[in-house]
Amino acid sequence: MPELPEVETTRRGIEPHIVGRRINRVTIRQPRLRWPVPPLDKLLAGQRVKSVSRRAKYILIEFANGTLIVHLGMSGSLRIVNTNTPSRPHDHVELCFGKQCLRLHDPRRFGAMLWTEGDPLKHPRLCDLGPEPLSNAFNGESLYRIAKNRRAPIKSLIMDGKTVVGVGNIYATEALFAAGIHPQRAGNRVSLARLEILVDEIKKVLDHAIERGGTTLRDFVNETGTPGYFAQELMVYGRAGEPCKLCGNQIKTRQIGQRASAYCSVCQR
DNA sequence: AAATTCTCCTGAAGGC
DNA sequence: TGCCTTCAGGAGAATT
Repeated sequence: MPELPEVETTRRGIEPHIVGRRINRVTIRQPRLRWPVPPLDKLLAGQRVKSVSRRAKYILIEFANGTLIVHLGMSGSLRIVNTNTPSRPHDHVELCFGKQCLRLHDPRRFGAMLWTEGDPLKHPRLCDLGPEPLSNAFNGESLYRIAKNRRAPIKSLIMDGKTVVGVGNIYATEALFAAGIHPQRAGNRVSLARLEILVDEIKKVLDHAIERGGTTLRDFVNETGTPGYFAQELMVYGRAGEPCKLCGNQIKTRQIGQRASAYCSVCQR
């Protein structure tokens, strides 16, 4: 599932192929995504892409008359393909620029395409989001200010977009392991010093995955793509029942906030 | 206000 | 081999 590193890698991958280019056709095969897809064929006719940016896991494609906001949900992907490439099932929307198209493929349709004519950062979906995880605005003290008054599990807090954006289940799980913090520990029972370590580990794991994405997802033209992380690098995520790579104890799993959460009860307290 | 539960959807995995 | 059931998962919405 696309987490922030995959979204950033996607943004970097498509940007050079579409910035400055003019749309000559839009095809909507399936308008029923998370929310109905707006009439992009009319909105984008003849429009030129001004920029491709990102906020949280949203990709923002800017035009002179507004901004297309794209979210990949958990099974979505954007690819640059030749116009004559046959569409596959679940290729829901495509923006064509002459001989090339930007295609949204999303089997589970948890993704979204939204349109706004104002400042995209003021859009209802974006205006209440917390800080970017890799920015200085997200630090030990900012996390402490939130966590110190909350009894919810620390894992739920760091996965809450109002605390910090872009930390999905995989990276939350891995960062908590790296920081030695039990995912279910109440927010108000984690010291500032430990939160500083946690923030550090979150940034590290995201940075590393973006770096990976840059090398493994380099080609966005006619490529299937690989995720920004590798199964053999995961310390705990998806390893329930297997031995901890640090202490050998069996990795456990439980539901925290409706999400599978793997952890080592020896290494994480 | 905070915490919890529900919801969308389909591919993959497990059971028999 | 194949059919049927179960379930994960991002994040907004609804509910407690």
